[in-house]
Amino acid sequence: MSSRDYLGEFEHIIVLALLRLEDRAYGVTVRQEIEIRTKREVSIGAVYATIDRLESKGYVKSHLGDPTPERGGRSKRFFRVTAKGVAAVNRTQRALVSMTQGLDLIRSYS
Amino acid sequence: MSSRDYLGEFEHIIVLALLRLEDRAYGVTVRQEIEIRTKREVSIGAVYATIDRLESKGYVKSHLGDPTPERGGRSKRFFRVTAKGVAAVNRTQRALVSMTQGLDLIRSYS
DNA sequence: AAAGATTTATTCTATATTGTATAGGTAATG
DNA sequence: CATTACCTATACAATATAGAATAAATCTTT
Repeated sequence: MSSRDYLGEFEHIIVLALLRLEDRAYGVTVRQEIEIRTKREVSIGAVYATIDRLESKGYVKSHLGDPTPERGGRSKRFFRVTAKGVAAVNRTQRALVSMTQGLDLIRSYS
Repeated sequence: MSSRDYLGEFEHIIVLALLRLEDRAYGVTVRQEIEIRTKREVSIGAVYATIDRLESKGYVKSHLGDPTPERGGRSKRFFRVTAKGVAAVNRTQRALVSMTQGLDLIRSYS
């Protein structure tokens, strides 16, 4: 396993967003989820570029949905995290947790 | 606050290592601490390059120690995290925590 | 005590990967 | 055909990473 098997900072955030959103994850909702939960501004291009990279690593799969009957309701590209992707988040989080153990930073991080 | 106020993945790990090591933090121990706790192989060049970047952002300060009376005991460059650096880790961790809330990944991450 | 070998440590340099924004394109409906 | 929601392309900046080169000590040997 190479060092590069750890998720980058933004990749990490994106994967977590996908996991939370489950079957509702597509470009717009991913961006929203991140902005709402972290207050961080995210450009839509950054979201897609990052997801594309995750997909090319096999951490994410995508499929095209059906168009929806609303103005501009073109079909969405839905994303889901693969088992390999879940393994990568776990690996990344495990490393952080092990480095954090015993430090008193913010409470919610055990 | 710009997006870039979040620590990168490896920057994050490095800062945590510095915090753990307190006044014993210098190149070699930082590398060791990370390798031991995360089982991740780290090149020494990566450590210094990253710390330099953190220093230029004001997240870390360094000072030169005295030589020690052992073979090859040239003086070490010791590092410590600044208040600004602590704020940055907290910001970074807070974002991750908020994205992780409610997901069941690894247990130790609350 | 000086030269060279050895050890611990840091710096330099080069490259790959990740992060980020913007502009432009596509497929729906009104 | 105007508008809306969504996606793609592209370019550039920042971060990650390795490896070789350099530096500053001590040790060994003569």
